[in-house]
Amino acid sequence: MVTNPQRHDERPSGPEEGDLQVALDALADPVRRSIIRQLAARPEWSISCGSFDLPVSKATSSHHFAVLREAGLLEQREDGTRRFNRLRRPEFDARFPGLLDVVLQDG
Amino acid sequence: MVTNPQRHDERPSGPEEGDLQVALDALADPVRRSIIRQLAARPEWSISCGSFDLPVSKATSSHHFAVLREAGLLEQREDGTRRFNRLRRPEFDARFPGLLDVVLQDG
DNA sequence: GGTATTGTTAGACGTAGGTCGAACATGGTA
DNA sequence: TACCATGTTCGACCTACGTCTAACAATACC
Repeated sequence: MVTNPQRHDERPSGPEEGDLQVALDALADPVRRSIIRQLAARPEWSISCGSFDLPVSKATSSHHFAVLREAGLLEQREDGTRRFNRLRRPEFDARFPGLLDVVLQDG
Repeated sequence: MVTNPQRHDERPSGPEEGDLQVALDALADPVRRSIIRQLAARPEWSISCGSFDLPVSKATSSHHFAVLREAGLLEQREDGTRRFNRLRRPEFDARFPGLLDVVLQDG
């Protein structure tokens, strides 16, 4: 793994600002790929973080959501105590054509 | 990173036997991506391991070549004390379409 | 106010893996 | 034979990061 020299904003930064290292690191984890696949299988903004089927604690989940956010793969919207999610598919595809497809087709 | 449940042969196994986890782990390292890019920029079987421009020791290089081999990205052929290399591009593209292109276009 | 739900943060822990030097193996060459 | 070039393997070290529990924050609901 690699120390990433790029800054990681809290705000969802566009994938156009993310680099390949960050993207690959994000996609190299099976839990995060599971999140992405569950996200792609449902309408946008339809799933809150807690309603994903994941084999880890909610603290670990929160960590993975943050990594996906910072890689430009995920956008979150707050609604009360919940955060609803959207896969930033077109933005990510524009930056790394074909990369997300590989992950989604493999699932 | 993830403990890979798949067996890793010494002989170059076809990418069709490799899984996505192994492929992404292999591509997530910058030294290995550098190897892949240098390989793609020259004719097949034209570069021996020692003639790559890499910022690591030869022991570390040997490790990275093994990882690429086991991920189905690299094929090696012995000639005397040297090992000449070939990027298994068509095989890997057939297994994971678009994945290698992302890495090569980014460089 | 009090409680429940949802998610983040802090701190600690364990492990996978990237790194190195040194030793070793093998084949070419003087 | 001796020597050199090329790669691998071994053992050790170190760091990044995935993981957890516990505590905290914020909102919803009674």
